[in-house]
Amino acid sequence: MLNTIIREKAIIALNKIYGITLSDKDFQVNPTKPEFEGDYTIVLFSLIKTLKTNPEHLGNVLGEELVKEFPDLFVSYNIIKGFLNLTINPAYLIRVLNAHYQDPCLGKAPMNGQKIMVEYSSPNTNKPLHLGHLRNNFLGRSIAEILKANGYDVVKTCIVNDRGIHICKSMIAWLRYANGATPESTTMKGDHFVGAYYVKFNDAFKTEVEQLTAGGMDKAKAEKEAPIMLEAQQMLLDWENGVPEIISLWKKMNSWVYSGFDVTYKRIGSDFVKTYYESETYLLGKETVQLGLDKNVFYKKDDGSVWIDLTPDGLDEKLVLRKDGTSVYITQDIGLAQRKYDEFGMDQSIYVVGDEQNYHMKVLQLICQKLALPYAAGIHHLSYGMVELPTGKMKSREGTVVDADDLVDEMIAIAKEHTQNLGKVKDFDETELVQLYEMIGLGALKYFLLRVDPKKKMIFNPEESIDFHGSTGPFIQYTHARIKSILRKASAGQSLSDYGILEKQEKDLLLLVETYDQVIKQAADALDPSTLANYLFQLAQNFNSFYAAFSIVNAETIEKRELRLRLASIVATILDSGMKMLGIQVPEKM
RNA sequence: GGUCCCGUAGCUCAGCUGGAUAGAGCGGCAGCCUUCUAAGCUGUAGGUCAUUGGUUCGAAUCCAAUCGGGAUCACCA
Repeated sequence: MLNTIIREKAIIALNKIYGITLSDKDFQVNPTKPEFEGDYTIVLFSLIKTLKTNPEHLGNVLGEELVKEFPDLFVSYNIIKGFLNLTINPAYLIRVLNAHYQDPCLGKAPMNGQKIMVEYSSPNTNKPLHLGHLRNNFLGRSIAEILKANGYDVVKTCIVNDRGIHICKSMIAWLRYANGATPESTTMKGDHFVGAYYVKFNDAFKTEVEQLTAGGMDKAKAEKEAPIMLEAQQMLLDWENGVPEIISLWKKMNSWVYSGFDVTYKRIGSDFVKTYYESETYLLGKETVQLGLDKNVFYKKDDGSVWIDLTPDGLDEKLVLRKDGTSVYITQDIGLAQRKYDEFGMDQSIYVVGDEQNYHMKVLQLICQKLALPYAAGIHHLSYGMVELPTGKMKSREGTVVDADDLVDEMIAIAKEHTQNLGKVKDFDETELVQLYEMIGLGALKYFLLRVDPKKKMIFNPEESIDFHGSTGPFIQYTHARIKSILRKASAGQSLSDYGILEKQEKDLLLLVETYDQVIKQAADALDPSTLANYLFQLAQNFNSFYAAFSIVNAETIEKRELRLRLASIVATILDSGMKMLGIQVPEKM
């Protein structure tokens, strides 16, 4: 916010001095480097050409004017080379502190009347969730919360891939090998149960292919003609034709998976306003295809298939309807986009989808644009990179997939062990302890996955696991608990008239606190929770340095004590609200 | 082959809408608990920002080429 204010004031000052109206793009305002005196720096180089002067002179004139005209903002300035360093008036920072130290809505923008949909998670019903899904879920949930804080009316949705050959594979394997076993009879979580049969299918398939190739068939042919694969393909046809036994088996196995997902979702904190199922949407989109033909955006080939030519946009020709009139992936997505718009009428729509689908998402956006659909411009792809293991990619066939439930369990177990070793929670009862372990374990996991720029692929090392020190969720949680501990002993609320001279650590903290709303806005604009995650770490780190350097409760004077209590209070508020936007709870004690 | 993304300390990552001597965390080394929670703090070592060229007052940041890694270009989803 100060950054914006400084730009505004500089524009006013320059207009007054030179009679030229500049925009905030004509010059830069940055935080001053620590080795120089000052808090914010105006970079003068870009201005000297238009203003026909030299940096030294410009700096003096501008600095003089700013300090003279806005004494409540600036107390002094200095010029080093082409940099005008401004020192912010502590009174300004104190005013911000006083206005917000008890403000639970700090940093949040008022409702802006815009509705925005965030679609994320998109699980398949043939296997349990894994580490990659966790990144997706945490990103989706977090960006939804960040958008809420920016004043959007957010609708969280999920599209479940509940049909297709992969589900049939689990079904075939269950029919062949289960002897009527169920999740109940085996006391397995439903999604894991079904996932186990998916694995069984692949094992059986592999064996059959080996037998066929041993008999002299070439591999490609064997993979097509393996009996179990033929069965699965037949089952998909039966499913599409609505054969009652198949539909009923499909419903039964999916219900097992959903009850498993429910447990996981509840644990990691997912709440969708609306869940779409592909079995209900896979036939959609044909009307839109007709619209595309009418508008000559699409064209029909002799065999009856429908295409769009995206070569002018640097892409390829893309099929949108098969020659037999059935939908493909993109057709469904076009149809689903229309349905979502019909149902919710949102202004924007964010798809949290892995970067392996960048091309697909680009095609979807282009098609919607060319059809001039009203929601076309509002489609955004929050693209994220894969989570890889030090050994490379996760592969279900090689058993190197990190299971979501296992990982969460493990994180909580580590949190428990760690907490018990520290022995600080003797006054907690059993329920509180369980809550605390979950909070810390999940906090570590969520923070770990959210602190990295979404678009980059990231490496997860299960051996070294996730640390509880340094740039981690527990570090921030701990800082919060520390502050709360102080505030239980002494709370802010006395009068604060003369705060004395601000110590460096105090001022640095205030300057950082002051940028919170800007951070939230940036995170939303860039669809990037990592911006917020890194800010919260920096804030916690700064607070800890301040905490180590000064006493709060036993401050030198009553005024200092009050100031520091308010400072601690506002930092706690930000840590709490910021972490919540990352989907992470923050404890009162730990 | 076309398109897109990535390459910064031993490891994991910030910084990238161009600004001053490139920052954190982990790990290493050396310190700090009779005072508000040591899941913390302080100090220290560690870099040819993949390479080369260009743009300019100034490049980790922008442009081009090259080298490395990845994704994608299905009448699969």
